[in-house]
Amino acid sequence: MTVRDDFRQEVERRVKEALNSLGCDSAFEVEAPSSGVADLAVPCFPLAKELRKAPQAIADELREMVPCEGPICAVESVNGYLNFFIDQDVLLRETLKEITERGEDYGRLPAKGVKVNVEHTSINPTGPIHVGRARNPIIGDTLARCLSYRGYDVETEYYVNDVGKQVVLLTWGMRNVPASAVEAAEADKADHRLVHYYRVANSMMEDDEAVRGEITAMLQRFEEGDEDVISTVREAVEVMLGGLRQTLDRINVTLDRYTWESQFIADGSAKDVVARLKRSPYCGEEGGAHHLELKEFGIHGKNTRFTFTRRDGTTLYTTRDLAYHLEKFRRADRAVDVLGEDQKLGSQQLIAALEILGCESKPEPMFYSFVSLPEGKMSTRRGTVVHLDELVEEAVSRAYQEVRKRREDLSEERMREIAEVVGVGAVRYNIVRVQPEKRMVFRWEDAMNFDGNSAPFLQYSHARACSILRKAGDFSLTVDETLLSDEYERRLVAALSLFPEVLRDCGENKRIHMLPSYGHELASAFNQFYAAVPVLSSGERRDARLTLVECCRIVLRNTIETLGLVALEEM
RNA sequence: GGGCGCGUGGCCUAGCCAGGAUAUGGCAGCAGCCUCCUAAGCUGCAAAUCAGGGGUUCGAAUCCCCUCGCGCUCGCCA
Repeated sequence: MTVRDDFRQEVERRVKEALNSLGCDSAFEVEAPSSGVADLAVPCFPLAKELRKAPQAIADELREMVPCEGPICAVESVNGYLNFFIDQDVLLRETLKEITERGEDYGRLPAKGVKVNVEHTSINPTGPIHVGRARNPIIGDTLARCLSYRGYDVETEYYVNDVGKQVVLLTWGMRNVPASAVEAAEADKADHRLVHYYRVANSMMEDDEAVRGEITAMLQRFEEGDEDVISTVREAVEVMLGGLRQTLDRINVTLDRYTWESQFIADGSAKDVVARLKRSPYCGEEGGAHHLELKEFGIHGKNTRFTFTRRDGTTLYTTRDLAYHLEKFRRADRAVDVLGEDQKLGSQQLIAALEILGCESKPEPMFYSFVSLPEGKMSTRRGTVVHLDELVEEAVSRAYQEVRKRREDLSEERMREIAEVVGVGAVRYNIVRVQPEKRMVFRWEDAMNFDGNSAPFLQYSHARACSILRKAGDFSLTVDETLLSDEYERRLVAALSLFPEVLRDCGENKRIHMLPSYGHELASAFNQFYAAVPVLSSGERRDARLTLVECCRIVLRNTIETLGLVALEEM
């Protein structure tokens, strides 16, 4: 229980008591005014009718009845609002004590014993990751970090699509496309190299009937469970995936588990799902193909059918996805799926079908809109794609120029290290800072932003704090509110105390875009403090101020790391 | 056509779920600040019919309805 939670409870309790003694037991709101006129406020307008008094009169009356005790240090009545102020001394003492004692665990909750699986990325392994889909790993990884902080036992997972025409085509291409037909096949990264085979195979299939025949035959053998074909496809996908993993590693995203779609064909569980669904009263059949009629499950549109077998009885992607989710729920209490907005209907159908199967858990989908270019959608065919590798490379080289400009004193190696972390950070930050469901248009100048609301801003503030502490040498941790009376210091403490509740919002409500926002607010408060208040030359206040700087360093680092970025000690 | 989502200063964005007091920040622009702890910073100025209309309410960016614009979707693809 933080001081802020305590404060809110106290306000609720006191107002309730006061209203009861006036013979009123209606509910009331406690809000945090955005304008900063108070720490918490109770609007008295809704009470006017029942108490038959003007809101201002009610606020005046309540003000006299509510004592200033504990964390409440002042109560005011303004414009029909009852305004409450938190005791700054208590806030400062408790917050700094908590941070210095808990360090990197400040804001972290004890283990809840709840397993949460976060499935993200799961990009079709037919080519490199492009920025249109780059939100997926970044959102998923950030959410996983937030959930861990909240005490969940988190496992991240990539569901690898190694079934179907696309991957068969890739595999065929790798074996049959002559090297001479492939431009730049010597690209060193597997995904960039292999995508050429995939593209050439695609056009060969379109133009050549014989090729089309070969692919169809291969696909058929795959469906029949031909082990040779299945393992060949899987090998091809493994190679491609190696390239994707390099990209993910570079942006600090690692997945705990890779689950292969073919598994659900091999172990018979997809067939099992088919058998169970066929017994459902919602099941229908047309020409041998089976479907569920989902009109009653809130599915709208022309076609409310969810087909789960083909005419020939083979399973579909969605059937395998059902088997996959049933399996996931055997090993996790909750399953979060980070999905592109094109999966909305599919996800709704999946949830309905799981209900029909009697599954008691529901996956929690989290959708993001695709990133597009100013001239429209990214398209591999039109060649209008920006790859994530390209974006990161560009950001890192921009960052390198910036470090070089400012820090001639650093070694070449150190400059490279800093540039890497700053460039990658800028890319991740610019993607998480906006609400996932909001559409993003990719512009190099925005993606390369190193000023203001950006990762380097947070990293820079952290480096500044580290620099002060480095120069200070030894000091004794001093939490003393009488030595930190400046308004900049108070604002900074207020920002520090917000961290736990911001994480709560990010984790429990999956509103991860609030974390960059908070980071910026905190770093900004620190930079203002830095500009206005001397630390190293502040006489008797020195230890207290160094303690405050130390607390900032800790919370900035916690924020930066929860965002999946690296907190630099110099830059 | 149906469903879902989005529309906030020139540009990007928070607030919308749980309606409240002068709408949050950033970029770009303009004017300042390095004899002091990193100027990737700080200070100030300027800039918004919260897409449009109607409704509910003491009160609407926020809730409801309609309209417009944009995105996604409506496969025996994955």
